[in-house]
Amino acid sequence: MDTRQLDMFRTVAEEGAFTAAAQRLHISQSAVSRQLKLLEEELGTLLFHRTGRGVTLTREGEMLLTAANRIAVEMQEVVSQISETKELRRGLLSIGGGMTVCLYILPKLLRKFRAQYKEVDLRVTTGTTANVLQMLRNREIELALLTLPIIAADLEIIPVLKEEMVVVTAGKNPLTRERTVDARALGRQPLILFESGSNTRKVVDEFLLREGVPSNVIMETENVEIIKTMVASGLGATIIPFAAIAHEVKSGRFGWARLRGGRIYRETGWVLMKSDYQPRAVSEVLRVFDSMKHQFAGQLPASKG
Amino acid sequence: MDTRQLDMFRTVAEEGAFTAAAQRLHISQSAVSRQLKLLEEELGTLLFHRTGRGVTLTREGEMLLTAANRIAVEMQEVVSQISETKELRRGLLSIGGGMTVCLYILPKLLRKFRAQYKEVDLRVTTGTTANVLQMLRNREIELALLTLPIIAADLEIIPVLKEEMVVVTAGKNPLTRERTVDARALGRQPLILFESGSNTRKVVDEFLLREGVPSNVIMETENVEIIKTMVASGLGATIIPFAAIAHEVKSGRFGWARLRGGRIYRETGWVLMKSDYQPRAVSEVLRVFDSMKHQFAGQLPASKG
DNA sequence: GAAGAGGCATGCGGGAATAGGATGGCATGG
DNA sequence: CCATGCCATCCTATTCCCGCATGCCTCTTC
Repeated sequence: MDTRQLDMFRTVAEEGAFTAAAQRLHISQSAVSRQLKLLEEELGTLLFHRTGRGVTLTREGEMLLTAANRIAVEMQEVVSQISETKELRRGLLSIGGGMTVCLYILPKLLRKFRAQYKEVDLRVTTGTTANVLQMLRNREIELALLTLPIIAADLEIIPVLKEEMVVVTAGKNPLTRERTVDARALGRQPLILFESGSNTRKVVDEFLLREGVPSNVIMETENVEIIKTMVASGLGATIIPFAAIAHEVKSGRFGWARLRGGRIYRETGWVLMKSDYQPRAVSEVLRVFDSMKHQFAGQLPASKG
Repeated sequence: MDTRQLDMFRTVAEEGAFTAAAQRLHISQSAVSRQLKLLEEELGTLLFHRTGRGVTLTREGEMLLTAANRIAVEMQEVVSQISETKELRRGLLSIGGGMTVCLYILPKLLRKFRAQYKEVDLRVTTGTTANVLQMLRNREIELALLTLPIIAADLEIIPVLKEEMVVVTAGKNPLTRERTVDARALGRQPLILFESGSNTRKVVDEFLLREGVPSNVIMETENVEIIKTMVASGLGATIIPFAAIAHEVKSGRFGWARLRGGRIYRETGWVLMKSDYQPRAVSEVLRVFDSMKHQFAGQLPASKG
C-alpha cells in the first residue's frame, strides 16, 4: 500500500472515474488502472464497482477512503508543521545556562525573541556547567550560554561577553570605600565565592593564587543571589561580575571596588554542538542576542557615584 | 514521502542506526541511507543527527516520527478492518425487501445469520419494488428479496420461494367454509388487495382477468397487515399468500380457502447486481437462507383443521 | 598516536517496477 | 446499429531503486 496508490485511489474516489482521475494527476489512465488493481489485489478485495459509466466505491472502498483521507491529512499536517518550524512560525528551542546567566541575561533575550517570534516556545534549563554540557550532548537542549573556558572538540564555542569581576561587600564596608582595592587586602577578608569547579570560581582562584593571597573562603554556592544575600548581611566579601549587582548599587545595599593591578574577567559564550546543521531558531537566537549584547557588555560606570 | 520511506524512517528511529535498521528490513544500508536522504531533502530538514556512533532524531524527526507512527497504525487498522470484513468477523450488509418479506421472512433469516456472525451488522430497508431496485442500483443495498417477476439485464435473479395465494376472509365468512372456492364467487365479494403495480397484485389481476371475474376492489394497500386488519373486521375478502396468515389460522380470526381450478402463486426471489464480485456476506446470506427456506416454503396444511 | 573497527555517504551498474501508448471489450445513448 | 466514453490489458521504453564496492569520518584500542 503505497502513498502514490492511495493518492490515486482518493482521486478516483472523488472523480468517480479512472480517466478523470488520471488527467487530474497528469498520468495515463492505464497507470491508474494498474495501480488500483495492484492495491485491490494487495487488500484482497474490490475497491470500486466497475459500472459501464465510471466507478463507484464498494463498502471496503469506503473504509479505505476514510483511512486514506486521514492519512493524507496526517502527512500534510506534519509537512506544514515542519515547514512552519523552519520558518520560525512555531517550534521549540531549549537553552541551557548557568544560574547567573539564567537570572540576568536570558530573560531579556527571550523577551525580545518572543516579541518577534510569538509562536516559538523557548525553554530554559539551568544546571552546573557539566550538567548543561551533558544535556547539550544528549540533544535535550540546542544551545547553552556558559562561562568559559570550555574545551571540547565536539562543541562550538562563541564567546560573546567579557565581564569584569569586582569585589563586592555590604554597603558600609571599608574595603570598598576606595575605587580600587588591593589584592592583598582580600586575604584578611572572609570570602563567599562561587562553588569550586565552576569556571567563574576558577578565574578567582587563579587570580588569588597569582597574587599570592591566602584565600579565606567561608562559603561557596552556585547561586549568585545567595552570595549576595550573605554579603549584604555582612558575612564577608565576594568577587562577582558587576552585572550581578548593577541594579542594586544605587540603593547602597552593596559596596564595590575594582581590583587594583591585575583585573580579572569572566568570559561567557554560546556553546552548541558542532554540526553542519543549525536550526534557524538557533541562528536567530544568536542574531537577536548579538543585536542586544551591548546591554550586557558589563560596562562599569566611570565613577562609583 | 513514501510509505516505504516512512517505514525505513521509523525503523531507523527505533534502532538508532541505519545499519541495524537495514538489517531488520532485509535491505542494504545504502538503500536506507539514500531513501532517508531523499526524505530529508523533500522535507527540507534534517531528520537525524549523525553522530559518529549511530543517529539521533532531531526535533523535526520527532515530529515526523509521531506522524509516521499514526500513519502506520492507520494503515494497519484499515487492512485488518477489510480483512475482517472478508472473513465476516465484522461488516455491514444491507438488504431490501417488500413489506411482506420484511415482516415474515427477513426477521427469521437475520436472526439465524446473526447467531453465526455476531459482529456483522445487517440493515433491512423496505420500499416499493421500484424503490428497492433503485437502491440496489445505487449500491445502497447489496441484496433484495422481492416478488417476481423482475426483468432487468443488469440484475441477477435467484427465485427461491413459490407461495400459493389463498382467499382469506374474516373467520365466519361462508365464502371460505369449504376447502376451495370458485373464482366466480369472488366477483360478488368486495376485495381488499395489494396495491396496483405490485407484482403480487399483478398475479391476482391476471388471474381474475383470465377467469373473467369482474373485480370489485374496494381498497388497496402495500401493507399486508393493513389488509389483514380490514379483512378481519369483515370489510371484504383478499387474496394473499398463506404464509401471511399461517400463524393466525388456529385462532379463528381468519377463514381461508384455496382457489378451485387455476391456482395462483406468488414467486419471490433474491435480486442482486450482476457482477463478478460478490462479497462473502452476500453469499453467506444466500446460503443461510437456502438452509432454512423450507420454513417459508408455503406448504399449505393438508386439511383446514 | 597510529591502526583498526564500526557506521554513514556516494558512485556505479544491473534489474525490477512503472509509465505511456495502443488496442480491445463493454456499456451507454442517439 | 453505430458512435462514444470508459476501463482492462499487452508491449515497450524508461525511470527508479537496489546492492556492491568504496570513501570518509568517528571512536576505540594498543
